[in-house]
Amino acid sequence: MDGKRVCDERGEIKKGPWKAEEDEVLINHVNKNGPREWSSIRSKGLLQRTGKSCRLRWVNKLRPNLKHGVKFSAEEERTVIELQAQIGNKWARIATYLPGRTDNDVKNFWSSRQKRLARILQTQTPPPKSQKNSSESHVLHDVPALETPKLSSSTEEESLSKTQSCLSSYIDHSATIRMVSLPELFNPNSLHLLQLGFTTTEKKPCSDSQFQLCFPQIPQLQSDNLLFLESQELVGGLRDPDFLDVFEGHFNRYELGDAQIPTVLPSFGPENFQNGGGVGENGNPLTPDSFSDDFPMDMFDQVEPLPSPSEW
DNA sequence: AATTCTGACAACCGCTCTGTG
DNA sequence: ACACAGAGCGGTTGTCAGAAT
Repeated sequence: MDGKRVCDERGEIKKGPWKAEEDEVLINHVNKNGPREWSSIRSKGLLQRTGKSCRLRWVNKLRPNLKHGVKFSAEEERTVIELQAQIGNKWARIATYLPGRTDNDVKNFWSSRQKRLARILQTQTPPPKSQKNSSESHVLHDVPALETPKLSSSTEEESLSKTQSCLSSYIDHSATIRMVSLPELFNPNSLHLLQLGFTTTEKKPCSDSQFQLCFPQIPQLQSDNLLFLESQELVGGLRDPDFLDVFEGHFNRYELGDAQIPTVLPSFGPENFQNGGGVGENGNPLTPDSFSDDFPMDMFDQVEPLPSPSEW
């Protein structure tokens, strides 16, 4: 493909995929001038590309030490998930914590992930509300079984399995807590809620100084992070009596019996993985990294509480 | 084998931010 | 204080290869 061509008052602007020759010109420019003066590339007649396009090409593709064709590792995924929960869709910022990754990489990763999750959840279409009595408690074993969800990969299958152990874990810790349902967490139209706290973060993102407080260390899971949930409008959703709809398939599938979903999620820190939360194949307690693939893992990711407004 | 679906990636667009005169 | 240009960012769309049907 030769790329689309668009005219402006100064001549043609080339768009579309870059050719090797163009890359070479761009690299030469950067070698001479550094990664700046992008507009001069065109004004000097070196390339028929906008400065913007040149910069993007350099940043996303030609810059040294980029990880091309390397899938995100579990650790990178975890980092993205946690940072996204902390600071929202600040891809460029998040990318600075992932050597060799660009903001575009992170953004694409997140977007793919969201699409995948949405698709998984869409297979969990809840039964019409009329089929159940919304006033009664959502005791899981009473819920009619749904079709086994169609999974697009064995990885997702594994993830759901991991979710089951995950859920079992905190269910064990919450026997006396009032039952709520969780459909919003799995509603494809409310995917932001999967990110437990994103919305608030986005409404009031950390300032630079706060960011420095939060990072560069990736926050560790903390038991009191659940308070964060309480601060969200999400809580409204959690208290919605229809909350379990989409969960039902999973619970039935994994025979969670009388389990109830707590209003307040218990700690998911390492200690809980040891105490009934599951132990990895090697005998080590399961950590968030053990849940590296796909959505179930971050469903319960703990996020560092944002500073209270008074601390801002 | 053909078609459809999906994920990964590349690139563009519009907007905002920042520096400069 | 203001206008302007360049740089940067985030959202979105298009393309393509591989997997699934």
